[in-house]
Amino acid sequence: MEQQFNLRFSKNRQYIIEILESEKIPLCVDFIFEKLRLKNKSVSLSTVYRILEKLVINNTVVKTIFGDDLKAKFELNRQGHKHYLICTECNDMVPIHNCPIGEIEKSLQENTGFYIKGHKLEVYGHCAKCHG
Amino acid sequence: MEQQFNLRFSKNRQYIIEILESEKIPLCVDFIFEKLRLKNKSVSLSTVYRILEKLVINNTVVKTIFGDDLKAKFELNRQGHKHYLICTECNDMVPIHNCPIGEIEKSLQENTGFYIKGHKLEVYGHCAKCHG
DNA sequence: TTGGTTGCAAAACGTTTGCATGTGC
DNA sequence: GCACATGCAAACGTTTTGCAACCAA
Repeated sequence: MEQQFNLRFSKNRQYIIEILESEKIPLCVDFIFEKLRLKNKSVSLSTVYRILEKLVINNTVVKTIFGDDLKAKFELNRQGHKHYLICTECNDMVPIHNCPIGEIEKSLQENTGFYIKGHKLEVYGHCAKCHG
Repeated sequence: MEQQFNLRFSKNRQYIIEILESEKIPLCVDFIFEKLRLKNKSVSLSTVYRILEKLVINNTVVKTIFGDDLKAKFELNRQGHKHYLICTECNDMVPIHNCPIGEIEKSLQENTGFYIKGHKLEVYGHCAKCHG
């Protein structure tokens, strides 16, 4: 499950992991690219994509598409923090800590014959600020 | 909530709705485009996009992006059928009829101050066929 | 030296848009 | 006739890829 190919040390990969660590929510490639530039650690866009791709295969990073956006977001594969409450006005994302799906998976598995490996849950609404 | 703009009769729109009706799962634009072609009802790709866009605004059709795919899928806005069990091997999609999120939304609303409007749930696994 | 890593430019991909033409009402 | 519907080609934004140079081990 770890390291499906050989990785060499790379400063750029370290920088990107640091950015993903410092932010608590999923980030899009643009944001990471810009953040690197602002830190004077510019990395080419294709390299950002390539690094993220490997980290995803590696299981270090999780790639998700939220809503019907057409761009991917990336976050560290931490424990918990897998679901988000998303404000459709300001796009603020708040982690949902309790995951209520585990029990449901069990009954689904029995009813459908599927061997269930995971799930994705997003909840949408207006945050307190935007809900005037 | 209905008909946010004037729609005129259009054969192409009818054909697309028929295809969405006959299939029980979300379809991508390619599939719809190809299906039309095979029925000798060819419609240009941009027209397919434009028709679907209007049907989405109209609330006749729901647009979703599943997993970390980079293309949208469309399905009729039927009652229920909002969640899917997806086989990560063969991409088979099975509707989940019970929606267990309603109750959770209530407590989330209280805890977060969010005014909750909806949610998205997908469950991933291997279907019986693919789970050898 | 070997093979992963990078930058650049170009291509690929899904989607959107401008414009001229066609068509329902 | 007006406004929506359509086809075509071009543009767009995101992501991927080919290639040559670079660098960790």
